Amino acid sequence: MPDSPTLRALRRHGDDRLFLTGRKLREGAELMFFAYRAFTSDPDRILHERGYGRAHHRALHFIGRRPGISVAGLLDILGITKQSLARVLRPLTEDGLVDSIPGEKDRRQRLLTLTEQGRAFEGALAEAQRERLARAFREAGPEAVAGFRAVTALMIDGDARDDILGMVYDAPDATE
Amino acid sequence: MPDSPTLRALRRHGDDRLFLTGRKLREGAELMFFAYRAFTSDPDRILHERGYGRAHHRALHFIGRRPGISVAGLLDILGITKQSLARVLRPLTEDGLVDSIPGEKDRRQRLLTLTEQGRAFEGALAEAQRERLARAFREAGPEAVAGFRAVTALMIDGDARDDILGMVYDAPDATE
DNA sequence: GTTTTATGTCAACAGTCCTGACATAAATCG
DNA sequence: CGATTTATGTCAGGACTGTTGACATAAAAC
Repeated sequence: MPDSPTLRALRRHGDDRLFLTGRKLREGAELMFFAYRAFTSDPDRILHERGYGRAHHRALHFIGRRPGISVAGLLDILGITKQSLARVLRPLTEDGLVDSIPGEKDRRQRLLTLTEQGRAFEGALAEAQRERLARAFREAGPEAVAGFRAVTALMIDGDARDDILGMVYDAPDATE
Repeated sequence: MPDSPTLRALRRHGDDRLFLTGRKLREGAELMFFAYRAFTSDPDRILHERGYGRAHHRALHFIGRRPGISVAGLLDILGITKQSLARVLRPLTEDGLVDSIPGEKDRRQRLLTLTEQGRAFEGALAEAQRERLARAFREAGPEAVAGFRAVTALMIDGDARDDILGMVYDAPDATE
């Protein structure tokens, strides 16, 4: 009997046909919950010491990643209201971590950047988070990391996916 | 020149040696952020309609998963204070979604279960979340799912990992 | 019989998000 | 130029989730 594509696929994947069972999906959901909680725990500690919360981290992260981003641009990424962002941005600005300058073309815009101090703090937060991620990536290996990236990317809504992935992958990275 | 294991690995993995660069780690962190936001968005909508929040979902989920769990056991899993849990559990009990009976051995304990109505509601929430997860799993394929599971599991603290993974993988599953 | 344990509850506060309403300055349109 | 739209700010109020601290009760354990 010839080797059918189905047979070959089965041999290759083992019992992988079961990867869509209710059980696996429930396990996947629980892994998301526990992994995300662990993922945020390290920076959360540092933030709390300085009187900030997770929202401040997100703002610092995306401003650091896209220096000169407008308030509207940041709102778009974060998916929150301007009132919520304002409450986060005000202390960060007052504490000298974030700087805003009027746009050249459009002087209504406030283009946001991190100050030297802001870069240092954001770096410390990123470092804490990266250690955990690096450990997980290293121990899981490159193929697992590729799988992780594929699955997480596909979890994002189809509509927004291209925009988000474009931002995740295409922006400049000063560290390299 | 013979095909060295390294060469074969490189051909297979492409530039996978770079999977631990700062850039990849930052991308991984952003994927976690966006994926988790998407991951919670579907049940969040349903919960909001009924006047509940994400915390109610988590309680319903883990009670449904471990029927007869004690309050202390649930607190352990959720990692919150009893006051926080009480605020979530009270409306769920009043609304007839959660039932609690005194433990047989230890009558101080309140062993929590879902009522018929609670199971129905939890099922609806799970269904909404599972659809997204199933789509991502299906489109990414079994190998990617294995990688996703490995990476997320390894993100959990070493101390708590065994306990958590034991719970994620070993508990009974009524749906199968 | 005293102490510990499992749980409940009241109070106060912090952080993050929301909606609604109104204000200002700059760009843009007609 | 005047009217409108856009980018942003801000005040007010409310909801959800988490915290700490303090105190209460009933049952188990020593």
